[in-house]
Amino acid sequence: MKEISTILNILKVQSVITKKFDGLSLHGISLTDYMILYILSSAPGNRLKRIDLAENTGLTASGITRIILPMEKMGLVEKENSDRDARVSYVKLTSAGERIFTEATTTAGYISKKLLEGIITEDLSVFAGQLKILGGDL
Amino acid sequence: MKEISTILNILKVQSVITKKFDGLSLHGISLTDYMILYILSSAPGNRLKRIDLAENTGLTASGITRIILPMEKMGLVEKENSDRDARVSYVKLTSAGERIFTEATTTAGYISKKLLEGIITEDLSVFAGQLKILGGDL
DNA sequence: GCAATATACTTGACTAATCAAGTATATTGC
DNA sequence: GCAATATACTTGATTAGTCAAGTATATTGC
Repeated sequence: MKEISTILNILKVQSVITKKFDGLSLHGISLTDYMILYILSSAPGNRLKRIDLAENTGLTASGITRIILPMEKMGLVEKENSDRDARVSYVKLTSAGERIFTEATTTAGYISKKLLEGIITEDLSVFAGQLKILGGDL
Repeated sequence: MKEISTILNILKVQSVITKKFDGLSLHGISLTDYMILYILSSAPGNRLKRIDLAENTGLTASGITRIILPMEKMGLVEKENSDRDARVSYVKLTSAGERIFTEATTTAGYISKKLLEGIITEDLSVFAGQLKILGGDL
Protein backbone atom coordinates (compact mmCIF):
# COMPACT_ATOMS: atom_id res chain seq x y z
CA MET A 1 0.00 0.00 0.00
CA LYS A 2 1.47 3.25 -1.24
CA GLU A 3 0.10 5.43 1.56
CA ILE A 4 1.80 3.42 4.27
CA SER A 5 5.18 3.45 2.62
CA THR A 6 4.88 7.20 2.14
CA ILE A 7 4.21 7.70 5.82
CA LEU A 8 7.07 5.42 6.83
CA ASN A 9 9.36 7.31 4.47
CA ILE A 10 8.54 10.53 6.28
CA LEU A 11 9.75 8.93 9.50
CA LYS A 12 12.99 7.98 7.86
CA VAL A 13 13.43 11.41 6.32
CA GLN A 14 13.03 12.88 9.76
CA SER A 15 15.97 10.88 11.07
CA VAL A 16 18.07 11.89 8.07
CA ILE A 17 17.23 15.54 8.71
CA THR A 18 18.04 15.52 12.41
CA LYS A 19 21.39 13.93 11.68
CA LYS A 20 22.32 16.54 9.06
CA PHE A 21 21.31 19.39 11.30
CA ASP A 22 23.95 18.45 13.86
CA GLY A 23 25.82 21.38 12.35
CA LEU A 24 23.68 23.70 14.43
CA SER A 25 25.64 22.62 17.49
CA LEU A 26 28.23 25.01 16.11
CA HIS A 27 25.96 27.72 17.45
CA GLY A 28 25.34 25.87 20.69
CA ILE A 29 21.76 24.95 19.88
CA SER A 30 19.84 21.86 18.81
CA LEU A 31 17.47 21.57 15.87
CA THR A 32 14.51 21.77 18.25
CA ASP A 33 15.98 24.91 19.82
CA TYR A 34 16.32 26.34 16.34
CA MET A 35 12.70 25.52 15.52
CA ILE A 36 11.60 27.40 18.63
CA LEU A 37 13.72 30.44 17.77
CA TYR A 38 12.32 30.29 14.25
CA ILE A 39 8.72 30.26 15.46
CA LEU A 40 9.27 33.00 18.03
CA SER A 41 11.05 35.23 15.54
CA SER A 42 7.98 35.28 13.32
CA ALA A 43 5.46 35.58 16.16
CA PRO A 44 3.88 38.98 16.92
CA GLY A 45 6.09 40.76 19.42
CA ASN A 46 8.57 37.89 19.19
CA ARG A 47 6.69 36.09 21.92
CA LEU A 48 4.24 33.26 22.34
CA LYS A 49 2.42 31.44 25.12
CA ARG A 50 4.01 28.14 26.02
CA ILE A 51 0.87 26.33 25.01
CA ASP A 52 0.94 27.89 21.55
CA LEU A 53 4.59 27.02 21.24
CA ALA A 54 3.63 23.43 22.00
CA GLU A 55 0.92 23.53 19.36
CA ASN A 56 3.25 25.03 16.77
CA THR A 57 6.15 22.68 17.34
CA GLY A 58 4.15 19.51 17.79
CA LEU A 59 5.71 19.00 21.22
CA THR A 60 3.71 18.59 24.42
CA ALA A 61 3.36 21.35 27.02
CA SER A 62 5.73 19.47 29.26
CA GLY A 63 8.24 19.10 26.45
CA ILE A 64 8.16 22.88 26.05
CA THR A 65 8.79 23.43 29.76
CA ARG A 66 11.80 21.16 29.57
CA ILE A 67 13.34 22.58 26.42
CA ILE A 68 12.77 26.23 27.30
CA LEU A 69 14.49 26.02 30.69
CA PRO A 70 18.05 25.69 29.33
CA MET A 71 17.26 28.21 26.60
CA GLU A 72 16.34 30.70 29.32
CA LYS A 73 19.57 29.95 31.14
CA MET A 74 21.48 30.58 27.94
CA GLY A 75 19.66 33.87 27.60
CA LEU A 76 18.06 33.06 24.25
CA VAL A 77 14.54 33.57 25.53
CA GLU A 78 12.96 35.04 28.61
CA LYS A 79 9.81 34.46 30.60
CA GLU A 80 7.07 37.08 30.68
CA ASN A 81 3.94 36.85 32.76
CA SER A 82 0.54 37.74 31.45
CA ASP A 83 -1.31 40.38 33.46
CA ARG A 84 -4.60 39.13 32.10
CA ASP A 85 -4.22 35.50 33.00
CA ALA A 86 -1.96 34.40 35.81
CA ARG A 87 -1.76 30.90 34.43
CA VAL A 88 0.01 31.77 31.23
CA SER A 89 3.59 32.70 30.79
CA TYR A 90 5.03 33.91 27.56
CA VAL A 91 8.27 32.87 26.00
CA LYS A 92 9.96 35.87 24.47
CA LEU A 93 12.93 36.00 22.16
CA THR A 94 15.74 38.10 23.64
CA SER A 95 18.08 40.18 21.52
CA ALA A 96 20.79 37.60 22.19
CA GLY A 97 18.36 34.93 20.99
CA GLU A 98 17.69 36.97 17.89
CA ARG A 99 21.40 37.25 17.20
CA ILE A 100 22.01 33.53 17.62
CA PHE A 101 18.97 32.83 15.48
CA THR A 102 20.32 35.00 12.67
CA GLU A 103 23.71 33.31 12.82
CA ALA A 104 22.20 29.83 12.97
CA THR A 105 19.94 30.64 10.04
CA THR A 106 22.98 30.89 7.79
CA THR A 107 23.94 27.35 8.76
CA ALA A 108 20.36 26.07 8.64
CA GLY A 109 19.78 27.63 5.23
CA TYR A 110 22.87 26.00 3.85
CA ILE A 111 21.96 22.56 5.20
CA SER A 112 18.33 22.89 4.07
CA LYS A 113 19.32 23.87 0.55
CA LYS A 114 21.66 20.91 0.30
CA LEU A 115 18.96 18.56 1.55
CA LEU A 116 16.39 19.85 -0.88
CA GLU A 117 18.62 20.46 -3.85
CA GLY A 118 17.33 17.37 -5.68
CA ILE A 119 13.85 18.83 -5.70
CA ILE A 120 13.08 21.26 -8.47
CA THR A 121 12.18 24.75 -7.28
CA GLU A 122 8.67 24.73 -8.66
CA ASP A 123 7.99 21.36 -7.07
CA LEU A 124 9.20 22.69 -3.75
CA SER A 125 6.14 24.82 -3.13
CA VAL A 126 3.91 21.86 -3.99
CA PHE A 127 5.91 19.77 -1.55
CA ALA A 128 5.59 22.45 1.12
CA GLY A 129 1.84 22.59 0.49
CA GLN A 130 1.53 18.85 0.92
CA LEU A 131 3.37 19.00 4.22
CA LYS A 132 0.93 21.67 5.31
CA ILE A 133 -1.96 19.33 4.51
CA LEU A 134 -0.30 16.74 6.70
CA GLY A 135 -0.38 19.11 9.64
CA GLY A 136 2.99 20.74 9.29
CA ASP A 137 2.49 24.44 9.55
CA LEU A 138 4.59 26.59 11.79
CA MET B 1 13.75 31.21 3.65
CA LYS B 2 11.42 28.66 2.11
CA GLU B 3 13.80 25.71 2.41
CA ILE B 4 14.16 26.07 6.15
CA SER B 5 10.46 26.28 6.81
CA THR B 6 9.94 23.20 4.65
CA ILE B 7 12.45 21.24 6.70
CA LEU B 8 10.95 22.42 9.98
CA ASN B 9 7.53 21.44 8.71
CA ILE B 10 8.76 17.92 8.13
CA LEU B 11 9.73 17.75 11.81
CA LYS B 12 6.28 18.86 12.83
CA VAL B 13 4.62 16.43 10.45
CA GLN B 14 6.61 13.66 12.03
CA SER B 15 5.18 14.44 15.44
CA VAL B 16 1.67 14.60 14.00
CA ILE B 17 2.21 11.20 12.41
CA THR B 18 3.55 9.47 15.49
CA LYS B 19 0.59 10.75 17.50
CA LYS B 20 -1.97 9.49 15.00
CA PHE B 21 -0.31 6.11 14.80
CA ASP B 22 -0.93 5.46 18.47
CA GLY B 23 -3.74 3.27 17.17
CA LEU B 24 -1.16 0.59 16.46
CA SER B 25 -0.94 -0.04 20.21
CA LEU B 26 -4.18 -1.90 19.61
CA HIS B 27 -1.96 -4.59 18.12
CA GLY B 28 0.59 -4.30 20.90
CA ILE B 29 3.24 -2.60 18.76
CA SER B 30 4.68 0.86 18.28
CA LEU B 31 5.07 2.71 15.00
CA THR B 32 8.78 1.89 14.97
CA ASP B 33 7.96 -1.78 15.52
CA TYR B 34 5.56 -1.57 12.62
CA MET B 35 8.19 0.00 10.40
CA ILE B 36 10.53 -2.87 11.18
CA LEU B 37 7.87 -5.49 10.42
CA TYR B 38 7.11 -3.62 7.20
CA ILE B 39 10.73 -3.62 6.08
CA LEU B 40 11.27 -7.26 7.02
CA SER B 41 8.12 -8.39 5.26
CA SER B 42 9.40 -7.05 1.96
CA ALA B 43 12.98 -8.24 2.45
CA PRO B 44 14.18 -11.38 0.62
CA GLY B 45 13.45 -14.36 2.85
CA ASN B 46 11.74 -12.02 5.30
CA ARG B 47 15.07 -11.36 6.97
CA LEU B 48 17.73 -8.72 7.13
CA LYS B 49 21.03 -8.08 8.89
CA ARG B 50 20.74 -5.77 11.85
CA ILE B 51 23.01 -3.30 10.17
CA ASP B 52 20.81 -3.17 7.09
CA LEU B 53 17.78 -2.75 9.27
CA ALA B 54 19.52 0.24 10.85
CA GLU B 55 20.28 1.67 7.43
CA ASN B 56 16.71 1.18 6.24
CA THR B 57 15.00 2.62 9.28
CA GLY B 58 17.39 5.50 9.89
CA LEU B 59 18.07 4.24 13.42
CA THR B 60 21.53 3.45 14.74
CA ALA B 61 22.84 -0.09 15.16
CA SER B 62 22.42 0.27 18.88
CA GLY B 63 18.88 1.50 18.47
CA ILE B 64 18.15 -1.66 16.48
CA THR B 65 19.60 -3.87 19.20
CA ARG B 66 17.34 -2.19 21.72
CA ILE B 67 14.14 -2.26 19.73
CA ILE B 68 14.54 -5.81 18.47
CA LEU B 69 15.01 -7.34 21.92
CA PRO B 70 11.39 -6.95 23.08
CA MET B 71 10.16 -7.87 19.59
CA GLU B 72 12.04 -11.14 19.94
CA LYS B 73 10.51 -11.71 23.36
CA MET B 74 7.07 -11.10 21.86
CA GLY B 75 7.89 -13.65 19.18
CA LEU B 76 7.49 -11.23 16.28
CA VAL B 77 11.02 -11.79 15.01
CA GLU B 78 13.78 -14.25 15.66
CA LYS B 79 17.55 -14.19 15.57
CA GLU B 80 19.43 -16.17 12.96
CA ASN B 81 23.18 -16.48 12.77
CA SER B 82 25.08 -16.21 9.56
CA ASP B 83 27.30 -19.20 8.77
CA ARG B 84 29.43 -17.05 6.51
CA ASP B 85 30.19 -14.27 8.95
CA ALA B 86 30.13 -14.84 12.68
CA ARG B 87 29.70 -11.13 13.34
CA VAL B 88 26.35 -10.75 11.70
CA SER B 89 23.03 -11.86 12.99
CA TYR B 90 19.86 -11.72 10.98
CA VAL B 91 16.50 -10.53 12.15
CA LYS B 92 13.83 -12.76 10.70
CA LEU B 93 10.09 -12.25 10.66
CA THR B 94 8.29 -15.14 12.37
CA SER B 95 4.89 -16.37 11.25
CA ALA B 96 3.41 -14.75 14.34
CA GLY B 97 5.14 -11.54 13.30
CA GLU B 98 3.70 -11.87 9.85
CA ARG B 99 0.23 -12.31 11.28
CA ILE B 100 0.51 -9.27 13.55
CA PHE B 101 1.92 -7.31 10.64
CA THR B 102 -1.05 -8.18 8.45
CA GLU B 103 -3.49 -7.21 11.17
CA ALA B 104 -1.65 -3.98 11.95
CA THR B 105 -1.52 -3.12 8.27
CA THR B 106 -5.30 -2.75 8.23
CA THR B 107 -5.03 -0.16 10.98
CA ALA B 108 -1.96 1.50 9.47
CA GLY B 109 -3.59 1.67 6.05
CA TYR B 110 -6.65 3.32 7.48
CA ILE B 111 -4.65 5.92 9.42
CA SER B 112 -2.34 6.60 6.48
CA LYS B 113 -5.22 7.14 4.08
CA LYS B 114 -6.85 9.57 6.47
CA LEU B 115 -3.60 11.46 6.91
CA LEU B 116 -2.98 11.72 3.19
CA GLU B 117 -6.54 12.20 2.03
CA GLY B 118 -6.03 15.91 1.33
CA ILE B 119 -3.35 15.07 -1.21
CA ILE B 120 -4.57 14.23 -4.70
CA THR B 121 -3.65 10.74 -5.85
CA GLU B 122 -1.48 11.84 -8.73
CA ASP B 123 0.40 14.24 -6.47
CA LEU B 124 0.99 11.45 -4.02
CA SER B 125 3.56 9.70 -6.18
CA VAL B 126 5.34 13.01 -6.74
CA PHE B 127 5.35 13.53 -3.00
CA ALA B 128 6.66 10.01 -2.45
CA GLY B 129 9.39 10.67 -4.99
CA GLN B 130 10.42 13.84 -3.24
CA LEU B 131 10.67 12.02 0.07
CA LYS B 132 12.90 9.50 -1.63
CA ILE B 133 15.19 12.31 -2.77
CA LEU B 134 15.37 13.48 0.83
CA GLY B 135 16.70 10.10 1.85
CA GLY B 136 13.52 8.35 2.80
CA ASP B 137 13.45 5.02 1.06
CA LEU B 138 12.67 1.81 2.86
C1' DG C 1 50.67 -15.30 7.64
C1' DC C 2 50.27 -11.64 10.53
C1' DA C 3 49.65 -6.69 11.99
C1' DA C 4 46.62 -3.09 11.10
C1' DT C 5 42.31 -1.75 10.09
C1' DA C 6 37.47 -2.28 9.30
C1' DT C 7 32.91 -4.16 10.27
C1' DA C 8 28.86 -6.04 13.13
C1' DC C 9 27.04 -5.88 17.09
C1' DT C 10 26.24 -4.87 22.34
C1' DT C 11 26.43 -2.21 26.50
C1' DG C 12 26.62 1.78 29.95
C1' DA C 13 25.68 6.38 30.46
C1' DC C 14 23.02 9.89 28.96
C1' DT C 15 19.28 12.90 26.69
C1' DA C 16 15.06 14.43 24.83
C1' DA C 17 10.82 13.58 24.94
C1' DT C 18 6.39 11.43 26.69
C1' DC C 19 2.50 10.51 29.98
C1' DA C 20 -0.03 10.93 34.21
C1' DA C 21 -0.72 13.40 38.14
C1' DG C 22 -0.53 17.66 40.62
C1' DT C 23 -1.00 22.85 41.34
C1' DA C 24 -2.86 27.18 40.39
C1' DT C 25 -5.90 30.09 38.10
C1' DA C 26 -10.10 31.03 35.03
C1' DT C 27 -14.62 30.26 33.26
C1' DT C 28 -19.21 28.65 33.26
C1' DG C 29 -23.86 27.59 34.76
C1' DC C 30 -27.07 27.38 38.28
C1' DG D 1 -21.27 33.83 44.28
C1' DC D 2 -19.91 29.41 44.37
C1' DA D 3 -19.36 24.47 42.77
C1' DA D 4 -17.93 22.14 38.82
C1' DT D 5 -15.18 22.08 35.06
C1' DA D 6 -11.57 23.64 32.04
C1' DT D 7 -7.07 25.56 31.01
C1' DA D 8 -1.90 26.57 31.59
C1' DC D 9 1.79 24.98 33.28
C1' DT D 10 5.25 21.89 36.09
C1' DT D 11 7.09 17.66 37.93
C1' DG D 12 8.28 12.57 38.75
C1' DA D 13 8.68 8.47 36.48
C1' DT D 14 9.41 6.27 32.33
C1' DT D 15 10.76 5.39 27.44
C1' DA D 16 13.00 5.45 23.00
C1' DG D 17 16.62 6.64 21.27
C1' DT D 18 21.76 8.50 20.92
C1' DC D 19 26.82 8.33 21.43
C1' DA D 20 31.17 6.40 22.83
C1' DA D 21 33.56 2.56 24.13
C1' DG D 22 34.16 -2.32 24.13
C1' DT D 23 34.17 -7.18 22.11
C1' DA D 24 34.51 -10.33 18.51
C1' DT D 25 35.25 -11.48 13.91
C1' DA D 26 36.74 -10.40 9.04
C1' DT D 27 39.56 -8.23 5.53
C1' DT D 28 43.52 -6.07 3.63
C1' DG D 29 48.25 -5.15 2.47
C1' DC D 30 52.88 -5.99 3.17
